[in-house]
Amino acid sequence: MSKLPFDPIDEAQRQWVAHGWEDAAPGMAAVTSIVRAHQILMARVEESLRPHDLTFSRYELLQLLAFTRTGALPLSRIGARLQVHPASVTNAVDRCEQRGLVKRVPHATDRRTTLAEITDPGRELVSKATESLNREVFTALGLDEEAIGELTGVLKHFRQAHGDFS
Amino acid sequence: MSKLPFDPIDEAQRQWVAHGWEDAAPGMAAVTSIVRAHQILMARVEESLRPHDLTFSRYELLQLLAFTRTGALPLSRIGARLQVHPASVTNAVDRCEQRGLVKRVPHATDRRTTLAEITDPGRELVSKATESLNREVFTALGLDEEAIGELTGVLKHFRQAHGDFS
DNA sequence: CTGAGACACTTGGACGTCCAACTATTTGAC
DNA sequence: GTCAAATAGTTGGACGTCCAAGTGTCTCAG
Repeated sequence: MSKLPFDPIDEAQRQWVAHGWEDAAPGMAAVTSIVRAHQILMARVEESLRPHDLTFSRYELLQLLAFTRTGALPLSRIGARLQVHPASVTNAVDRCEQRGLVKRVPHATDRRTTLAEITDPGRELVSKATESLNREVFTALGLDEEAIGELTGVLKHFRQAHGDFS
Repeated sequence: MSKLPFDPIDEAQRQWVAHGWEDAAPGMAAVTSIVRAHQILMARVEESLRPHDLTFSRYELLQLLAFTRTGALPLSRIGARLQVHPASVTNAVDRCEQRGLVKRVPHATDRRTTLAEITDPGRELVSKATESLNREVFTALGLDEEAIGELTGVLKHFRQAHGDFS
């Protein structure tokens, strides 16, 4: 994790202004900041999940199912909820199913639909994984409560502006 | 782009609290918000770059080189600057080189090192691509100037806390 | 001046993501 | 009722990312 002697985003912003793009510079800086923060976070998350032999996308799948009343959801609804492509859902369910964390179940009335249902081993694993994430990532962001709230709030506006939810 | 009738992050936060993880709930919400914002942004960025037949990582490579005095950098410094694995740099340079946007040049004194140098077609392309991004993404975030500044500021603290720069 | 360790880059493999194309099923307009 | 259109899921291919392993080069301590 090589540390740079300066903030690359400040530097980029200077370049943007120097090229006459001052109107776009703040947006560029914000976008770049999100991309970089995402890189840092995902590295930490994957590191925290590695002992459980889980990736973040599989964790998200299991956690989503664990929070459901019946522990099962149609693949299409999983995709809608996690905002990923149907092919990605197929992939994640495949891999979790191979490890017995999830099983495919046919829909009662619609034969097009397949449900993914979390198993007991799946519940157990996701519970431990959540404990790791809570301890090593979510409560160790290096930001105070106020900054975290500000961040979540601004991003909520952003997500809403881009049709994430209504 | 299916829109959900509720904010999935609010929902997740409720679940976290209901499970007795209230201390981790704000961090979870912030992390999830960044992940979602990143998803949304990358989709828009890739869409904006598609007409130029560029991906974001190749764009980043070209833009970095274009901002250099000599238009060339050792691959290792590119990796340090963009914070990506050496193998990813090799990959991006390969693909840009195939399209004549960049060329590999041996280092003058250190024979271990290879420089990537942007070509004139590379400069031309990255210039047009930047124009697209400025117009379609960076100046169209759906946030006011103040919110953008807040976002960038909080994320700067976050990045610094995680050793992104000093 | 020699050899161990650091450094720079590449390769092959695993994974997640998307898209385009395809099959199967259901819905709805006529 | 029928048939076109919409919906659900899968498959194969492209891309970017990382890791582990391997080659070549340089540095520096002894």
